[in-house]
Amino acid sequence: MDTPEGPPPERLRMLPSRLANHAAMTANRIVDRALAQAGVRRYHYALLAALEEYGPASQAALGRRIGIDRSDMVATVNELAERHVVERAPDPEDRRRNIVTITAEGRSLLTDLDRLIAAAQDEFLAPLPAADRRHLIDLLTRLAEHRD
Amino acid sequence: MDTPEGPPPERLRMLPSRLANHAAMTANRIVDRALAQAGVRRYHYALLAALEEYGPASQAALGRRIGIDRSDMVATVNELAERHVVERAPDPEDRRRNIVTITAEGRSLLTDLDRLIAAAQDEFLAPLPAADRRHLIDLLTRLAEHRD
DNA sequence: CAAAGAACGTTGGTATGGCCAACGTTGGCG
DNA sequence: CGCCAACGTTGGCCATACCAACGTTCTTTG
Repeated sequence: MDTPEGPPPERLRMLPSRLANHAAMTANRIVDRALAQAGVRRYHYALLAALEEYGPASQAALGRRIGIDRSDMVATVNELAERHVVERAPDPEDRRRNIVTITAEGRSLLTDLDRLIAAAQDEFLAPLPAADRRHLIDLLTRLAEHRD
Repeated sequence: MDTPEGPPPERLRMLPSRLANHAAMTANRIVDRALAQAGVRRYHYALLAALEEYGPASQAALGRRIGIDRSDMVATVNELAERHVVERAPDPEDRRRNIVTITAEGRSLLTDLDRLIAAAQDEFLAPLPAADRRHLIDLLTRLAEHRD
């Protein structure tokens, strides 16, 4: 994109929806760059985190848990399996399912990713002092919860 | 996407970057639905708002102003010109440029869009009491400003 | 003043993310 | 048994965001 030429219109600048988008885009840029240091994308982190927290599960169950489509889950598991951070095995009790399991190597990777993610969050919130960071998180959390 | 099956992993749920994304996605859904009532998308609103605020300008200048690529601007102006809410005319003083001007009909549409957008913002922030809305806007604004 | 470079609008293409449809396989249930 | 649902997989679609190239027109500079 070209370099900006003056500020965006006043009408747009102050819109809460625009502010939320700006924050999200900033956060995504920072988080994606952090995860890229470990060669993964957001889907990979989400999948590893879900496996660590809830244990082995089928692809479909994992997808519902973290909001990934079944079709996209195939590629995500493929990529993680190639790196030997997860294992995909048919479920003997239900041969429709693949049980996905995190490996020791996967847990090690997840530890690294946790650190990268934490640093990214700090970078994202860096412009705000600690008290305001907490307040922002609280407000966004309430916004999210009162929606569902 | 399938219906969720339990909450997302704890690691993810509380991440500021995730909260910002959730807020932005909610806001986009609400705003897009509101604008769709008038048959426009966000690009159209941004372009009309820029024209109203800064007056006629070339496509490239408008694009730099609101962050739209030159190539995407072509389609955006096409669509608005078909609805007769903007006019595209060659610049007599620089025949490389097209000068885009908002029409009376365009100003009328923009007034409607302003109302729709305002209602969408209210809906977006509805879960929060007024004081918290102001606080959230303030925090997000500071986050955006201290970045640039 | 001529030549080189930059800006413009336009076309066409690429990459990405999210989503949907269809299929064969397998399991649940009447 | 017969039907329907869930699963994994493939393949595709659509929207957004970019980028590259081109011919035209202006600007700069040698």
